[in-house]
Amino acid sequence: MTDRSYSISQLASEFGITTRTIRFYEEKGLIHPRRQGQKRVYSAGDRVRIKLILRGKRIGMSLQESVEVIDLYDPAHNNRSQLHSLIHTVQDKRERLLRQKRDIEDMLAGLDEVQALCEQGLENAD
Amino acid sequence: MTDRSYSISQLASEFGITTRTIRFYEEKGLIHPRRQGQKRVYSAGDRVRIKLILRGKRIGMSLQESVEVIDLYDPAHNNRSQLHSLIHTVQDKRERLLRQKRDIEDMLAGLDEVQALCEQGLENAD
DNA sequence: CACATTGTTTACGTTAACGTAAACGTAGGC
DNA sequence: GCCTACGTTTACGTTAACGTAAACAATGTG
Repeated sequence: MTDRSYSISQLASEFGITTRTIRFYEEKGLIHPRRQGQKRVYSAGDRVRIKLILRGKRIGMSLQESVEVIDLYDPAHNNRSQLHSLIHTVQDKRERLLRQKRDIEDMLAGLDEVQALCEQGLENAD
Repeated sequence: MTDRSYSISQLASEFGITTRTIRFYEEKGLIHPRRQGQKRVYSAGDRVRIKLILRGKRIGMSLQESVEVIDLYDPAHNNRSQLHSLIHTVQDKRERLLRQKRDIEDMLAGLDEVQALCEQGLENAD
């Protein structure tokens, strides 16, 4: 079920990006699809990585920063020697995300006001 | 109280950006400080604009998009002829912000898991 | 007065994240 | 056998958002 595989154009159309973008991500070392002949074949894991990269992008992360976050899940990084620095990294990310969340909530509150003024304006126009 | 004025370097250091950045924003028409002689003098309003631009940047907005949002508050845009399109714009912004908020919450949940694993790892090491 | 600080304009340089295009391979269908 | 769809590599182009540097003005301080 989770061992499905995808072509490059399948993923491109699913995520609304171009094949160029996907190859670019590979060129940057963000994903490592296997090959059948010379064609790229993407696993379910590759697909999730792309999905997470795009999620990172939506909230203003650079590609590098996105993979940094994604790789936090990678057990390879979880050797004891680096557990403390890992926790520190997680804390940093968390703080930044929380500020972003506050920023978004502030902006949403602002939009609420604008909308209220708009609707008030429409009532008066009636 | 709100009629204070600021020099370019004051604002730069307050916001942790360079004077070059502030001049660049002016060059792009994002702010319009007045002049005393040839020196730029920033009002409290200018200062808020910069603050809001930076808030937009933090959540991944382009400079243009930030001012677009900021200018929603501008009464000049609130003429009846455009009230409907204004409401539509507000709705678009809101939806995107809500998705960003979900993205952030998802990512925070992920970080929670990672942190839990870390702490578990540390306990076992003790 | 020298000089350090803070400001100015003008202009070329840089990085990230792709876009665009050329030139070609391969597999399936008529 | 040719076309079409889908894939490949290589490489130059583009845009946003500044950085960096040069060359100069204004202003206060020892």
